[in-house]
Amino acid sequence: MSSVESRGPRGADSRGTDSPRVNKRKAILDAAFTVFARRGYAQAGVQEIADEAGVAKPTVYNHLTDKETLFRYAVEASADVLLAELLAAVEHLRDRADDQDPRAALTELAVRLARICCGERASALRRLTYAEASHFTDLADGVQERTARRPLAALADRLARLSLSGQLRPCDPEQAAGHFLALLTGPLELQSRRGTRPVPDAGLRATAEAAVDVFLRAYAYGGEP
Amino acid sequence: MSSVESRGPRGADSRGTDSPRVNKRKAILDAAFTVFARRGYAQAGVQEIADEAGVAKPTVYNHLTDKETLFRYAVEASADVLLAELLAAVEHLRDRADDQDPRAALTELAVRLARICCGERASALRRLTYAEASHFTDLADGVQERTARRPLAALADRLARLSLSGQLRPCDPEQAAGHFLALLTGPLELQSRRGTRPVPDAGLRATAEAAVDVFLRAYAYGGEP
Amino acid sequence: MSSVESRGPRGADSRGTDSPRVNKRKAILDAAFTVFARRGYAQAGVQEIADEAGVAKPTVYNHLTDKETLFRYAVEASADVLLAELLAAVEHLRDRADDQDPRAALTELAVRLARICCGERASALRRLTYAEASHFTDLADGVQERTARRPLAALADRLARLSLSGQLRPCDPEQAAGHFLALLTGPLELQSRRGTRPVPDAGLRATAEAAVDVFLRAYAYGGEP
Amino acid sequence: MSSVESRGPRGADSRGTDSPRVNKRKAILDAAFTVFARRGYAQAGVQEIADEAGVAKPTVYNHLTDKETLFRYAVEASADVLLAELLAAVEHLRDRADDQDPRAALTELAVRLARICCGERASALRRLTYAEASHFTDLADGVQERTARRPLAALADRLARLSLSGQLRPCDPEQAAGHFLALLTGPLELQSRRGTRPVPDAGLRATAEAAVDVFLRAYAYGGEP
DNA sequence: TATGAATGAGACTTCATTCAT
DNA sequence: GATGAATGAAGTCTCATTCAT
Repeated sequence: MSSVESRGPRGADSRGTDSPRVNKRKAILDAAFTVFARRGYAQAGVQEIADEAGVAKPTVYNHLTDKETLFRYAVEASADVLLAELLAAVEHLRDRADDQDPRAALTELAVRLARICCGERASALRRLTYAEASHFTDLADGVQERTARRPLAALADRLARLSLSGQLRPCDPEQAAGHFLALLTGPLELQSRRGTRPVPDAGLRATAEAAVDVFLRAYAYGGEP
Repeated sequence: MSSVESRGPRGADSRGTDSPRVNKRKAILDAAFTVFARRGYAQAGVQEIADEAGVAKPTVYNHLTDKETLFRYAVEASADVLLAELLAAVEHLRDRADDQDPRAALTELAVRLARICCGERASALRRLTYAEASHFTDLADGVQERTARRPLAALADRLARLSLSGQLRPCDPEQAAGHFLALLTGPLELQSRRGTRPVPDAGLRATAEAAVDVFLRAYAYGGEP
Repeated sequence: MSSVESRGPRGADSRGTDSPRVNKRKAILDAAFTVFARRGYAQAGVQEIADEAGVAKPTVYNHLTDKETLFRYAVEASADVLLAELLAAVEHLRDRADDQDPRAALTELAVRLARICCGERASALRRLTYAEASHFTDLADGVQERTARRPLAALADRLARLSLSGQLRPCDPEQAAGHFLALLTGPLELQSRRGTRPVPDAGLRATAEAAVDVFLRAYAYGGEP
Repeated sequence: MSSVESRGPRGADSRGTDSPRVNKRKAILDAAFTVFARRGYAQAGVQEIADEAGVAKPTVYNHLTDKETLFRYAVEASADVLLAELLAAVEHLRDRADDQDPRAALTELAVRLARICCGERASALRRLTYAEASHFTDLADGVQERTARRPLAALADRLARLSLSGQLRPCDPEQAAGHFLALLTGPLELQSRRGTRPVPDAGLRATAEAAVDVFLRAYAYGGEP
């Protein structure tokens, strides 16, 4: 879970961008996300976070003023990572823009997305932001922006190209993207019981294929077989 | 806000069995759901619940042992109500089983469902169960059962009939129902910002129509226009 | 130090004015004053106060919202007691209004006042209000009102009578009272090292007599011997 | 507010040769006094003192071991300054030793003293030492020595001269000095509300004149008009 | 039965103080 | 010598829960 390579205090780091200060901050944010994910916002104790990060409690407060601040930054950092993963997955579509039949490419995309959405991070993020949606409205909005709206927009771009190139029928690309993602993630939430259970790779693939199948029936030209 | 049909104090209900004891219990559960929905599980105080219910704190403990128990019963009661509403909406389909074209009926269903899903109760329930999914696994499962799986199964029944009667192509009705619901609720979550913002009736209807349109393109016979 | 007769919980009290609730509150306020006097405002811990009062920490918070509130009420209660003592001492002068020579009466008064001013309560109150004069301005003002201004006014009344009856020369009675008290308490502060050391009864009496002597030399008619 | 000539620990530097080391120490002590005066001992933070002095926190610890040590030195330095001011005021009397009537000289002295006693430094010092009288007994004693006993002794010297030269009646000069100061400062404490409010110059002068008047009535030969 | 009052445990936060640079 | 960063200890306050009426 904890992802940051916290080299010792004065760490001579490989790529040179991290100061030890920044490293410790990242370690704390990572630990915080882990603990918040485990317990929820209110039940998580700052002590537990400090322990998880391997620092003393006041150190946490030195780097991040508040429990609230801690939460915000931890969640946002995680959302950023997720956003990057999602965008990367969508970008793969670009490389396969000239396949004659988009089914294979879309299926690959769907599987990638499914894996991300069922992952630890995405599940935790979903739980946390649903939970605190009313108290941290802006935060929840920001996360939805990064984990849903922007990936959706990126996908819409790709679909618009497919539409232009005649591989999909003319349509509102935003809406199409929304439907694509809904067809994929909706059933996944059911299978994973809201991220509570792991989804076996087979089920994941089956869901992805079914989603793509319906999507293409609705959005491909003649209404495919 | 107050939801569970709290008939007046000594309420003359259909079958007439309510003792004042039972009434007070309902009042407490209602208050509990309201407060939990407002604050989340951990942030909700038993005192606040007692105040909302108009009783003293120990009275709450007299009726429901624990804060945890209180939560479970409150959530389950609310899930039961939601289940009833959802099933009722699905049942309406039955009455229109012999329309030649299912579009109108499905659209009506979609709109009904959308209204329910965007309502206070459904949003609150979603927030609460996502939040506590890891701590109250069984509870979360039970809620998903009632707010998703069973309505889905009921819808699958209807779709199966439509398929048999030739209004839909042959398909796995469970899967079709899953897709139908996903196409509807996925975009709604985006619009309502996870239930944080109200969705205007127009947007709600547009979303429903788009969902039905895609659904029919994919599941109707020839691939409709 | 602790003065409240905390009869058991349901205590059937002699004079009937105290509810058990009120009793516990008094016990807490007494304990608070004791501890604040011992440690000062900031160094005093609520835990220590609770222990001194023989209750649990939250009970303290149940009765008195804050540490600050606790402080205010404790100090004010103590100031009230002190005010009563001081006024009582001044009232004694009334009974001796027709002595021909006021020296004896004034000396008795001076001794009484000196005893009070050197007592535990007065010293503690002086320390506490000096210390927090800048943070609790209003409180400090209220205390000065009760421990200085009002006793001074009462004394001024008495002196005005003496002046009218020809035992003192015509003068501004407020100013005379101020001088009387200053002549008494100024030297006492020096002797008691700001209330840090006990003042033996002899020194106390000597100081009182010297104060009265100077006072009469300045305020009696012919300038006494 | 600014500085105290506390030459460094061992510093017997004859005149003005402050090393930078000594300068920084002075800056810190000054800042400390300012902050302690503002907040009180316990509420004052070492960080705030460091900020006020324009140095980093560890630097404070480098120069002055402890918060306690810091307090002691800061307070003592300030008391030294005050002592010097008070003694200087008293010394002025010497120059007017041969006035026939001491009233003018004493009044001038009283006004000078009143100004000092109502000043920032004196008020702060009074608050701080009253507050911590029980915890820093020795410190409080030292301060009283410098701000009360020694000025009083110096004044007693002067009064003894006046007595010898027949301008005052025979008396115990220490006691007379005590009464003089009490008549002056007692009423001032009332007017300034324990140093909380500024005293206008007129009130200050009136108080001084009243004090001298009473003093002379009591201590001058025939009992003046 | 319903309640006012009491409590034990634990949460967040701050501060004086010390390393390592 | 001066500083940024880290820490152990402690403090205020809140909360779920239980007596005694």
